[in-house]
Amino acid sequence: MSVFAHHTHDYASDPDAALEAADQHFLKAGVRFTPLRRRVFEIILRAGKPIGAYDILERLRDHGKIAAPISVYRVLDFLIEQRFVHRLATINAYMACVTPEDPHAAQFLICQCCGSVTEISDPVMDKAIADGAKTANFQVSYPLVEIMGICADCSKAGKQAKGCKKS
Amino acid sequence: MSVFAHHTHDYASDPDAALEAADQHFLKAGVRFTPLRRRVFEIILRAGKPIGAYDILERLRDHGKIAAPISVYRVLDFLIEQRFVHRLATINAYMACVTPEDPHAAQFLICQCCGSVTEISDPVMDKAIADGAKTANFQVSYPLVEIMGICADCSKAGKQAKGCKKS
DNA sequence: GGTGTATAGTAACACTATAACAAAATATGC
DNA sequence: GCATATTTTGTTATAGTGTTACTATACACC
Ligand SMILES: [Zn+2]
Ligand SMILES: [Zn+2]
Ligand SMILES: [Zn+2]
Ligand SMILES: [Zn+2]
Repeated sequence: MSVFAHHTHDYASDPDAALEAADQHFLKAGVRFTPLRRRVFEIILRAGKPIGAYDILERLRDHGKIAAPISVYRVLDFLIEQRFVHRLATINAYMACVTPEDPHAAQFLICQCCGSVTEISDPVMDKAIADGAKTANFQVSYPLVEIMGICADCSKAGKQAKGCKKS
Repeated sequence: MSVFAHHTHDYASDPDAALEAADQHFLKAGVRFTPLRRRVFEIILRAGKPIGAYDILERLRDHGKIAAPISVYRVLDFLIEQRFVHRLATINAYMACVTPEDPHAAQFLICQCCGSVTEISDPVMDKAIADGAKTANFQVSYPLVEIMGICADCSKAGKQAKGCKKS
């Protein structure tokens, strides 16, 4: 058995369900899930992979909305704070959390070949970080783990030998 | 006893020694440690904390050198490849490695209060990441661990309550 | 309805990083 | 030494990422 948490509801793979779940969540929580916030979250969900802030901006504009970068960043801040979106510092991109309702530290496996990113939640890593920080008397607020490499698919296909075009 | 590797030669705290060690290393390795590369490395060492690419640029110019951003980034690429410098993706900054001669995966404790960064090398974290990746059939090329939080000094001083000005 | 707060719009700007090509410095083979 | 290939650096322009400051609007609360 894997050490990874497995999720029965992988919202990221079903944008409509994820959106509805978000609607319910914010309604219950008494937090305003405004049209702009909902639209940005939908764009991130439908992207299917990490998406950059300016790509989000572009897609907002495709839908007739006139928007500036700041609008996107403000919404991103909101969604990250609400734990519905993760930021990937390594590639300056944003992706939907697979289990937003469940507070968690996450780790990301970022494929340098196909650009896919897998979110995992490994308690062993969590504990290693917590212990390491404690030894240094360091008070953790956010542990960022982004593991660059080649995903199983690309490794199997031998794509990385052919030049690894990001798609 | 700590799980962390302890370094008898903490080069980062003695820029002159670190520079001389680098001279020796590159001479032995037959790699060109040009004046520009040496100067940039010295700037990073003397900064004492992580420094941005454009701050490096500015300090180069202070010393009469006319330089463009690309020059700095090229040297940074070189120094990172040679493992003498680490890049901190979270804060877009660069810092000298404390043990460049010893190939290692590193983790960074980044204080959001004072901006200090501590490089640690925790084999438990290394193993956790290696195991986690293996479970996912993910071939790791570079594991990035940047832990944001409050350092021991700031925590003790209670600075984080007062607003955490980065110095 | 009036008032305060949260959200979004508008415009300008700051910061981070790279591309393309030319020049100079260095290494290599003769 | 000298010609040649390679590496490093310079020059100029541009792409990509993120923020500041201020205004306007929408919403919550009384
Ligand atoms: Zn998540
Ligand atoms: Zn892949
Ligand atoms: Zn190091
Ligand atoms: Zn601190």
